[in-house]
Amino acid sequence: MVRRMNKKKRQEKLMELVNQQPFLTDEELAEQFGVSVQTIRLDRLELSIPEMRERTKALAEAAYGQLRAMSGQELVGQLLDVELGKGGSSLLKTTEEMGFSKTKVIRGHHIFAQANSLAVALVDSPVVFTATAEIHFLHPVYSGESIFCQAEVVSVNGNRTLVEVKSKVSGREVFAGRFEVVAIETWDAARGETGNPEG
Amino acid sequence: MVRRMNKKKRQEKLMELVNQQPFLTDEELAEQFGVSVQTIRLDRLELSIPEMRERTKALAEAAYGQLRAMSGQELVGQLLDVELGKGGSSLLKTTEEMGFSKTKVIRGHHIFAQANSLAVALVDSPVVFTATAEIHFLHPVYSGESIFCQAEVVSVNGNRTLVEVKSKVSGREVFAGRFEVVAIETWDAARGETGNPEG
DNA sequence: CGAGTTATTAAGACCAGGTCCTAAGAGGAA
DNA sequence: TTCCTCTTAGGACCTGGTCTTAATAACTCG
Repeated sequence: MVRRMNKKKRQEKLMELVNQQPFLTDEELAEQFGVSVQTIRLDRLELSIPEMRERTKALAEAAYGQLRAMSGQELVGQLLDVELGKGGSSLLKTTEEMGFSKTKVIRGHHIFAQANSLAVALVDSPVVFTATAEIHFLHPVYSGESIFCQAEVVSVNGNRTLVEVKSKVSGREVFAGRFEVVAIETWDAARGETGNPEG
Repeated sequence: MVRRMNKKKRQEKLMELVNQQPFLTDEELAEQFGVSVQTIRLDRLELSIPEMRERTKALAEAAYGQLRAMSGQELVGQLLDVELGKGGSSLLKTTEEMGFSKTKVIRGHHIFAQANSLAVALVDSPVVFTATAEIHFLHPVYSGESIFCQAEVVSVNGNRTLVEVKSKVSGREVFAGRFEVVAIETWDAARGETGNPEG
């Protein structure tokens, strides 16, 4: 940033940079563009870019809210027997609305959602999401039937947990899957590493 | 919080509350527990809970980094023809490593990943993720075959984009899916609504 | 060229939400 | 009662701003 940019160009670049690196302070931005902190602040005002801490908060809230909402709405089926980090099961009683009106076959989405919901529930963290999934729909399920879903934690690698899931209807396997669940690290986890002040 | 809690109990509750609501200030926490701000700060120090702004930043960075990493690693296949908000296609040349060693059948995970990758690529936002997916594996794919994947944006509802995806090998449909892609809102989007200072 | 306008810079008061330090008061146990 | 722990209060200082005033530099136009 040796040469001076005109205002319009600088503001375009500023918007790009802040989108890519939302955690930069005004001082850091000023250094990047070779202008004063005050100029950056005027630019931000004109472009309606919030301050660093507001940006951070907006991102955190959006991410936290979305992921929580996602986790919340992914709670499909009744959890029966959950042992964090090991395994568990859940039961989903299917209804007419879950199926195609003509064939009564349950939409795969619901079967997937139950399995995913259970997989996610096995990970002990407030904020988690499914990164990848390997899925096999083996037999159709008809509305009115109950899906019994079992999951087992296969491996844990850092903040990634691999969970194998099998869904059955009357003992017959209708779905099998493998979910990789990612936990977003929080300070709770960090506490575990720095030792427990009491106990 | 009318009655006073002993220190141990209060610290347990504090940890829980901060995990559930990471954006509360020390003052707000002090009000919740009926103690002084200073006491909350001492508690936080003992429990190694960072201050509100640090917590926010940690969440934002973790979420931002994880989601970006996830989006990055979900780029499977070569994007051929992407029109943001409308549709596009991609090509995945399968290899031996993607399949089961005995049958040469490609693992569903890779097919899913290509489709998901393309769906996500159609949404114009730096931070996106797939909230839900409805998936149908129709025919096996064998290693060495090339998967041609096409996607089309069906509808947009706020920050949620519904994308339909079809994958083919030599003209035969091998996979079909419906992905709901969620975009995490940023201030860039907010600028679009507040008007452009310079046209 | 000069006048007017825009852009940039600087300085200061004040804010929010802390960290760090010192010290006094309250409460409980031996 | 003494001793210890916990709680509270106050102050200095920090970071990263917002808001205001004002001076200077650069640019545009007649």
